[in-house]
Amino acid sequence: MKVTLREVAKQSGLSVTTVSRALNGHDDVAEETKQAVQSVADALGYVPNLSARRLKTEKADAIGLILPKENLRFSDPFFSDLLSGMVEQSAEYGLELNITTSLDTEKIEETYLNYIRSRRVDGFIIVRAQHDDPRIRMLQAHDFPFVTFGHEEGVSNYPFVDDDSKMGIGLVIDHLVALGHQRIAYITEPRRFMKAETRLQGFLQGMARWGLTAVPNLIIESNFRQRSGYASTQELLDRDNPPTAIVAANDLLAIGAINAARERGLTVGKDISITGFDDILLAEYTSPPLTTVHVSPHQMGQLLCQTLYDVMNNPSAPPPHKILPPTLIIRGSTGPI
Amino acid sequence: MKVTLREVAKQSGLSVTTVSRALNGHDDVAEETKQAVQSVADALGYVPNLSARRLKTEKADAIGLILPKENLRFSDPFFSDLLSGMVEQSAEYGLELNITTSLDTEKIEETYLNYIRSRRVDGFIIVRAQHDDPRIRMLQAHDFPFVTFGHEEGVSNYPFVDDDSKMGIGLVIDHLVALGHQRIAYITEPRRFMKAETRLQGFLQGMARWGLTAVPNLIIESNFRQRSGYASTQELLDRDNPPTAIVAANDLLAIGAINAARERGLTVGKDISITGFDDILLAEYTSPPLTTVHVSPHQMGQLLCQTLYDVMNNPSAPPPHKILPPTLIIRGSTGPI
DNA sequence: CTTGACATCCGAAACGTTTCGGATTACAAT
DNA sequence: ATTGTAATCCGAAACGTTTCGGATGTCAAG
Repeated sequence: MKVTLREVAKQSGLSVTTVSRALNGHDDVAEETKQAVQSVADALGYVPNLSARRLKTEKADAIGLILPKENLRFSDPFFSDLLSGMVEQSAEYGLELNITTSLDTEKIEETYLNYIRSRRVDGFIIVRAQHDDPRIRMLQAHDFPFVTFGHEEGVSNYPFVDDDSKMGIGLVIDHLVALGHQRIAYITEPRRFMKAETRLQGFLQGMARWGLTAVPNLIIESNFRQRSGYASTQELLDRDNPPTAIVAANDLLAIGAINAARERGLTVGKDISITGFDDILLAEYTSPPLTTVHVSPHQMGQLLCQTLYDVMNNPSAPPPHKILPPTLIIRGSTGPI
Repeated sequence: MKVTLREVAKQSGLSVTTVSRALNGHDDVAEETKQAVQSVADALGYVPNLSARRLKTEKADAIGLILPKENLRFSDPFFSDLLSGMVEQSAEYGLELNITTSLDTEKIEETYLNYIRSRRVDGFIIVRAQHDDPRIRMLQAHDFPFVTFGHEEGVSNYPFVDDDSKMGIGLVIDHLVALGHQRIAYITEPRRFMKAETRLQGFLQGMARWGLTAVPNLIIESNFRQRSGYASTQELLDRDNPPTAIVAANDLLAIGAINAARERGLTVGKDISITGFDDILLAEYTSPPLTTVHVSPHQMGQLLCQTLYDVMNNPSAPPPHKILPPTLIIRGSTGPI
């Protein structure tokens, strides 16, 4: 039932060596022999045993995605799209994508190390990269290929892919300022995450560009989820001098914000403006629909995979950096003051 | 740099055989030897080379998830959660989860066959199972372990996991009937998909239970996405005798339906009732919030993985079937007639 | 007729495991 | 003293591939 190289060799009256070289397209085998071998292989339904090949070539032709267990549980609408991009692109390259989670949250690096040592994969995609991320330090120390989603300003000694969040938030600020807003609040994701910090910096710089002061107590750090955006917004609206606009670092936070505002009897888009970031599917269907920044997670996923591929094939090249520009999507949640 | 079994053997003054058996916990090696070996292995950072092990044992300790390319592109909010369950559970079992897509839509079975022959995985999870699915036929013909998400009534010769959609839709009908609705329309997903057909049957049986007739031209087949629900609802509302309630086979369709109804000036939850299925994150945040059926995709994902694991470890047992009961979530999109 | 160059092929080793079938020792039972 | 048993250990083969270092044959050039 199982058909190996030896079987193909026997059937075609050639040696295993020649059959192997024929199927792999080496040039020291005659063209007609190649074809003969190929047709025997096809007829027998020969497919190389991956483990044997990997053992010999010391390449896994696979990339790993290790997800922290805590973000596993809740469904990140952005993530499924990001993943689809990775899946598509890795299939394109003939790379296996294997996804797992670290069972013990404490031992994430150990999981990575295990993957490296067992030679399961030959590269990693790192999501939710954090400031001074131990995973990055570890992989760099082992000279193991990887690419991160997200980056830190001024740090360029590893490969990354990111959306241009700073620009995105800048567009939001420009839009709000054009509508007459001045007291603008900002709800940030936990600042230890690279992407959160980048967006926050985008906010600060955007405000500065218009000569506006970013009031410290109108900047509030929260979680990733809508519940957290809800709570933060309540806090903001309780301030003595509440904001006329709230910029949220992602769409889920913005949705929580909208709910909090509506609960207070405010008409979003009129009494207060609220914006998001990511343009998840949901954004179009909230009420009012959310003004937000559109990025293409699918494309990001592809790009992550492509970049990792390049790194794996040319480890000594300077680390590539890819930053995609987003676009502003204006919907009903913002309006003139 | 690379540390193999031989290295551990040398360091501990034992044979490769013994070291292997010690680390794998066989009982023909002395307890103290085991510990000695283990500590040498730990000290050296030994991790078995997976390819070598796989080659020898003829097991991949991996499961495959091959996604049709066409559902890859759009972000299915349900899917990311389903996946998280699989990731978690497969990690728990020490199984590698590898995800790919068939590049050529025509050749899906070929992709499966390749995976089988290259011994990449030792089982598959099949999503979006269809009526008379060629993938199922193929895998059965090869006696290769798999489990499907979704099932067909009366077919029980393969393992599956499903939510009890029939019951779910039944709950919806009961709810609507209690509110006084009689002319109830149904928007189905493409009927070739098992899950779509099950839900449609749930609708028909639910109606019959109350002695109501399911009017044929109030049953309309659409796609999976909100745009399609939107169009279908327009059609339904154009009928001579339009429905007072619309049951959609999933939440995205329901969201499209809500939009179409609102566009006609109807107040959803008052002039017309609309329900969904799945209880995706979005459902809580539409306006009005969506009455829908809650299932737990994460749990489904886990269950799929568990079931496959059982099948792989006991291929000759009768195929297991797991059906999880859902619950009705009543929100604002439904109201008395 | 020799030589060299080229095209084409192949034997054997190696990658790192697991496992079959013993080998060795210690010791109790005969 | 012999045998049997149990507890430990180990040598060597095998899994299926790739590749190094040739081997063989052909043929044109000298």
